[in-house]
This record gives sequence, structure tokens and C-alpha cells, in this order.
Amino acid sequence: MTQIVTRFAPSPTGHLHIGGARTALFNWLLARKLGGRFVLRIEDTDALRSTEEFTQAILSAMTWLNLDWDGEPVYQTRRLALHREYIDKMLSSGQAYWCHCKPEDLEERRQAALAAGGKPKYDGLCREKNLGPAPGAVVRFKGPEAGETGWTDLIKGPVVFDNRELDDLIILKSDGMPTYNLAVVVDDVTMNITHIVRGDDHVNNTPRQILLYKALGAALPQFAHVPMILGADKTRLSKRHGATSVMAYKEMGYLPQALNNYLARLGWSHGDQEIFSLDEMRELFDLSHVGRSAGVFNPEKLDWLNSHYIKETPPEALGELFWPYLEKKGYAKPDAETLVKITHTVRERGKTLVELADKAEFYFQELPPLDPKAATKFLTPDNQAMLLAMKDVLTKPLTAQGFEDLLRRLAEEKAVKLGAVAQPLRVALTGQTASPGLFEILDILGPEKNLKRIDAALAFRA
RNA sequence: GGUCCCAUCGUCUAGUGGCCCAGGAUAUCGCCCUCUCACGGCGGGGACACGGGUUCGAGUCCCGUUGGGACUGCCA
Repeated sequence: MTQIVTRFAPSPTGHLHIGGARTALFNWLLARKLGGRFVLRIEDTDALRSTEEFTQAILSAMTWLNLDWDGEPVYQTRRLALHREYIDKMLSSGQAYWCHCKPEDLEERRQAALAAGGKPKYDGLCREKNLGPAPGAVVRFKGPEAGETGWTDLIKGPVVFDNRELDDLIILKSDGMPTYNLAVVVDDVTMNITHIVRGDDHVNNTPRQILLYKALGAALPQFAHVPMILGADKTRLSKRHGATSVMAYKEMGYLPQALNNYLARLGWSHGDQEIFSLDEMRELFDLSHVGRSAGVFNPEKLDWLNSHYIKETPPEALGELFWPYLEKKGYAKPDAETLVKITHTVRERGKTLVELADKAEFYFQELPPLDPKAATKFLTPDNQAMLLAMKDVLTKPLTAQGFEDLLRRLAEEKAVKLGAVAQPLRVALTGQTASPGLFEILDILGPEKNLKRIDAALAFRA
């Protein structure tokens, strides 16, 4: 069996977005599963909008997702000579022709055709004129005027287009750059791509590209069109649906495993299984189990997966992962042992690294601000008197277990529920009514901070 | 408008003619656990878009309707 070659071909006109990441993932999975090659091609022929900065951003997003590619990324603009070569070939064999129509005239004729109930396709004005190059001229592909073009899509099954629906597409722009359809085909042919896995939005391009393959006398690759990812309103996912760039999810505190897992399950399935490591996906992935209908991006399920992977990460590693978010706020890093202890207390309380950092912030504040509602409710004169009475024992060094025993005994002595002594103390130590376990907090904070925070709580006046 | 694609719980999906009066996950609700909040455990409600065929039998095959999406650029 010959080695398969897949590719991911983003255009560097923006950051790597969710949809692109899934396309990249599927290509990567397919190649890695079948022991093939996965190559990256930067489609930068749009000179106006492509930037090196976006290229680097896409590369680092891929790296963050652990999607490694084979060889160096291929830049499409460095292959212009090759593209021109193929265009010249088609020109001399009569499969392409120069067109002198002006964009404004074209637009006008399109509108007129539309108004007359016709198709807004190129009317073929220059098709038989045998024109040569000229300033502002473009080269068009001379497409067939009858017949059908189709293929068996690995996801969608048989798809057929009537050639009359396809117009003579431009393959060389007036600025000397090849167009997308031409460059894609020439590159896929010369890079020996065997499987083209891409977004559903390209199905309409596929018959045009197949025609180009045929004109070039090249063998057709396999096509697999993955359904689109939609926003909650079922329209194509875009900025107005919130964050769409992969790196934005990184900044929001999502783990790459969670994003990969989520993206894989959006469209692909393996029975009832929900959790997949990248290795597992690679083993199990199968184009025949990719669905045909578009999927809605659901941030809540991503959250669930993220908390799953957070809980799965060993505390030592997890601490290092969320610490940067606290460092950004200027806090001093605790020793490793303390950070692990802190991590244990917050790891099941947040869905993102950012939430973990937020929940842990009170440990680091000089004096956590007292939430007015919490303080008013729990730091009543009675409770303050109780805290004052217990202050001596509370500010001694003890283990978490020691503090638990102590507080349970105190509650018993006063004949109240544990909550009655815990809540005022919690507000004193954290400023909030909701927090990690109190006994662990007492241990982590230590006598000095415990004392300071209790004193501050005793000074509170409603 | 035209072409193409799609259609199972709110959402992601299992389902490849009988195993389905439809299973899992998430979300939601209730109960339990409990020092708070979470986590966790248990349970509830919730879907085959509609109409025709084909067949002994249809979520599964065919046709139509409706609905949604993509494309319709000298963007990719």
C-alpha cells in the first residue's frame, strides 16, 4: 500500500480558528493513523491580507495542539514559478486563454444576467478571441460546456455537478498571482497529496479543481469534505459567536487535550466513547464515522472536557499550568509543596485554568477583600465574639486534620453545627462564603496569616 | 434566484431494515453526600421535521414537502 499524504493548508490572513483546527486535526489523525505524511502549506497568495505574523501564530497554535507536521511548511508564494509553468502549459495547449474583460464590466454583466433571470457566471466573451497578454489581463481556464463532473466523497458519498454550472474560472490574476483554485491543484499534484480533507465550504470548488486535475493530466486524490462548525444560531461560526481563535482558548485556560477531544467528537464518533487521548484518537479515527451534518459549537461541553482533563492532570503539573495566571497579577510564587497543596484544594472547583487561578487568588492576597454581603451576614457581633474567643487556638500551627478535629470539638462544645463556626471563619479567611475546604485553608495560610485575617474580620463593622 | 450539501433529545451523537415504544454524553431539574462552593453518586423530563411509497417489518431504503447551511470574487 502506498503511503498516504494529507495536508493542512491555511491562509495566513488570520489566526488559526476552531474550524481550521478541526480540519488540521482530522488530516493529522488520518495521516498518523495510516502511517502517512502530514504536511503544512501556507496559502499566502493573497498578498494584501497575508502576513508573516499570522503564519507564525498558526504554527504556534498547531504546536500547542500537539499536531506536528512533516518537513518544513511550504509557502505557496515561493512556488509561483511552478504555478506559472502550469498556466503556460495550459495556455499553449489551448486549455486556458487570456481574458481582457474589466472587473467593472464583468460585474455589470453579472448583474444584468441575474436581473434577466440568468446565472451570474462568466459569459465567455474572450473565450474564442485568442488574445495575448496585456496590462490588466487575466488567464481563464477553458472549461467544458457539457457533461458532468463528480467524485465519490469519502464523507458525503457520490456528488455530481453539471459542467454548465461551472464557469471559466480565472487561474492567473492581473497582478501575476495564481488564484486559489489553480495554486491548490498545482501544489496538491506536485506535493503528491493523496487525501484532501477540508471544510464543507469547498465542495463547490471541487468540481472546478477536478477539471483542472484532468486538464493537467494528473491523477485525482481522494476528497473528504468535513461538515461546517456552526454557532449557537446555526450559522457559520464567526467572531460574533465569541472566541473563535485557538490561542484565545489557550488564554482562557483551556487545555489542548480538551480542545482536541472536543473538536474530534464534533463530527466524529466512536460508539458511545466521549474521552479520547490524542493517541487513542489516532488509533481509532476513521473517516467513515465522520458525520455528514453540520455541528453546533457547544462551549459547555468543552468546559466539561476541560474540567475532566484538569482533574486528570497531576497536581504538580497543574500548579505550574495555572500559576502563570496569578503571576500575571504580580503575586509571589510559593514553594513547590505549598503550590501543590493549593492545587489540591482548587482542582475540582474550576472548569478552566483561569477559574482555578481565580479560586486560588485569596491565598495570595495580603488581605482578601471582604465581600460586603458575606461580611454583613456572617461577621455579626455574636460571631465576632466567637471568633475572638477561638482566636488563640485557631492561630496555632496544625495540620488540616488537626484543624478539623479542633473545629469539630469547638462546635460540639458550643452545641452548634459545624457550619455555624465554619462560615464566619471562612468569610474571615477568604472574604467569601464559598471557598475550598476550611481546614486545608487554615493549614496552607499558616498561623501568621490566619491571625492577621481574623483580626481584620474582628475589626469589621456592618 | 441558481447549484450543491444536510435533517435523531436544547447541544454533540449511537444507530448501516427486525437487538430501538430509540442508547450515551453534555446541559437542565430533583435527591443523596457535605464546613460553603464544587466534585462525586443516584434519579427525572427531553428527539427519529412532515407526507407519501418500498417491505412481512423503516430512525435506517426511495420520492416529495418543509426547514437549515455552503457556494455563487482577479478571498482562500
